[in-house]
Amino acid sequence: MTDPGDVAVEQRGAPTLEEVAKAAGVSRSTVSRVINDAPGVSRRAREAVTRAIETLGYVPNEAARSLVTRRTNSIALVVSEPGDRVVTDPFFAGVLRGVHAGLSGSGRQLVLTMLAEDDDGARLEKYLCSGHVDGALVVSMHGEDPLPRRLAEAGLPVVTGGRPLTGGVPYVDADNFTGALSAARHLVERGRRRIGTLAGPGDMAVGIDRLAGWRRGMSEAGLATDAVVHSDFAVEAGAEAMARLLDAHPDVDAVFAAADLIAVGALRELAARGRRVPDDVAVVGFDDSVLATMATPALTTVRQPVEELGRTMTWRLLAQLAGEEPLPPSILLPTELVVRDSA
Amino acid sequence: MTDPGDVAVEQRGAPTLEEVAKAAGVSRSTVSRVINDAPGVSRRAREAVTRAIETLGYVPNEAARSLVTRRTNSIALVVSEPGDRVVTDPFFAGVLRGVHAGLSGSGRQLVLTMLAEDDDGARLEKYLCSGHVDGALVVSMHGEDPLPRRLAEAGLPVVTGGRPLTGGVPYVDADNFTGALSAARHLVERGRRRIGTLAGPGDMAVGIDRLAGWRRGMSEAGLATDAVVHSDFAVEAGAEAMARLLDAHPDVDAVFAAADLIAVGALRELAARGRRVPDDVAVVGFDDSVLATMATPALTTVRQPVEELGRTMTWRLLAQLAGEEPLPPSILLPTELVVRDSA
DNA sequence: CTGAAAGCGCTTACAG
DNA sequence: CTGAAAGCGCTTACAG
Repeated sequence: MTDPGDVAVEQRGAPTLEEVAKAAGVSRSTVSRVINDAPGVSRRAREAVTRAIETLGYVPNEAARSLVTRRTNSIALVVSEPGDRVVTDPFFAGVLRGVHAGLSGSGRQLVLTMLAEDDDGARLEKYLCSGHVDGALVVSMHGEDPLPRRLAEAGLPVVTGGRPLTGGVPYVDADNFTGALSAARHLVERGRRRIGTLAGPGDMAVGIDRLAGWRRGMSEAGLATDAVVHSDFAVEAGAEAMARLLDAHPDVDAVFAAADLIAVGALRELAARGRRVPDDVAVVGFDDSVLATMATPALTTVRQPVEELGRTMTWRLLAQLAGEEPLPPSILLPTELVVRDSA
Repeated sequence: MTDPGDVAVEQRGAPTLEEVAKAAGVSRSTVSRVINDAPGVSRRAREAVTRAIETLGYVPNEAARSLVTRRTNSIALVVSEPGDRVVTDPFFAGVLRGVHAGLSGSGRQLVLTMLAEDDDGARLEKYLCSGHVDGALVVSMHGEDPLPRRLAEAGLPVVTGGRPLTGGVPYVDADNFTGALSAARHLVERGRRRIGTLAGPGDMAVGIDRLAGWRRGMSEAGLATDAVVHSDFAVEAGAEAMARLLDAHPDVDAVFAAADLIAVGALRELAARGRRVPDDVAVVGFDDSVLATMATPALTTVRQPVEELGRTMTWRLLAQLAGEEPLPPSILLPTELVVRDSA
């Protein structure tokens, strides 16, 4: 019969360093040195310890080790968003792939933490600050998330995926400004003169930066920047935004959407109104998600290197943990225009 | 200038329980009792401690706590497969959602561990056995993975997602046998008499169980069980397997594929050969993945409750950690036939 | 090259 | 209700 509440079965009788020392006929210090590959151990002693470890099946207790070394050899990937919504997001999947790739070979483990539905982030913050991890990678989808900054202020090394609106934290982001600019320029080059944009939410860095890039593209071509409608990152929202844009500016001959999801919604609305794409209205999206190729017509869009984002975030954090310097406070990853049929 | 190699910035000067005790004018024992909601603390003392904790911004050091309590309040989700391949797998995404949901409110954190490409599992095993986690959920995609059993033998509470071929470990699985049986019966009811199967790999439990279910369906209807071809879980492999099946048994009027991926490949091969689906050959898949609705014709398939799988695994593990009993060694989740156009 | 000793920050009987 | 003391399993100066 199991002792209720006993969660420590695996430790019951697990050999300690002390027992290894006894079995090998040496001191704890020597065993510790062998385990940590420290210099200054005779071959004879090293072999005896190795044999004892083998025989006893000894595995060092990480809690004890961590208590004195102050390091855990794990880092957190923090998804500052209720987890159930995020997991199926291809953006998140790409970042996770990149983080995993970036971590492999570093000897560090990944702790994935997501907000629970009932959590305001306090529990998460406490967990992260209580010494469970050596550093945190924060991917936060929404606006002014206080978490990254609070973690950083608590002294935890943090790197954010995407520019944090609050600032004060090193981040890695896709070059949304330049990406949007290249989309705008592409439309201009194709001879479009009345170009609108379905911008993302105004309280998100991606929304702000992509809008700024579009605006810049318009000004440098001497075009108007008044045809702006904001939209959430969703197909339905994109369709509605497109409707509003057309109502306000019936003469638009091109649209830059701040996300493929929005662009797909726009395509739907344009089709519903009998506007041909790209003949009547050219459409450019952003992300180069799977949606882009599945859309009809196939979407011209700006590719952002999602996996590379995860990989670079990880590199940046590991470099910081290793004390490397100088280290760039922020890193922008290049985007790339992918021309298909819609523009 | 940062001290190279110093990864412990966050601990520098972090207040300890001792300092809280001093500030509150009580002993460490009392502070500990307050933190752990233990009974037997005067209101006066409790308030003083709470205030001190607030003022100092005290967060308990988990390593120290874990060292004495032998619990970490985190559990591992072990993907016993190189991580880069798995992350985008919708099966994995579903399980992760379920695990997250199952964990929420339990106060436990999730540690996601995946095999690195260069890893044979030894490092992973060591990590899991060194006291980083209280228990492990193992999702292993391939054949006779020794990991779950080894972890269990090392005393770590383990629950596997999918029946492990090696046995000896509690698991949660979809009822693949009954699911395949229902697919077979459906084909029989539709009047099919020459029914083949594109079975999964013979060294995977899902392959074995779904083949067994189909076989049972054939025998109870007095039909032949000779039209069997094995296939990997991939579209291309499914197409090839279908070709082999047709070459060997040109008279088949129905096929049960052990996965939607295989079924989609089969559809492609049937189309290439000019066989109409379902008129000439009916097709049933397994999984009810997004592919099923996207296929032409839409795939009749067996739905397995992926998210529920993750949720149930988590429940089973938490129950075990809590010492609840009796606990079923294994749990099968019901599957459901989803009838669409292909059969 | 090796070991005795102190200490990391907690929890937990135990005594009062 | 409260505190002094032991101890969890390691690492790390320090002395030899």
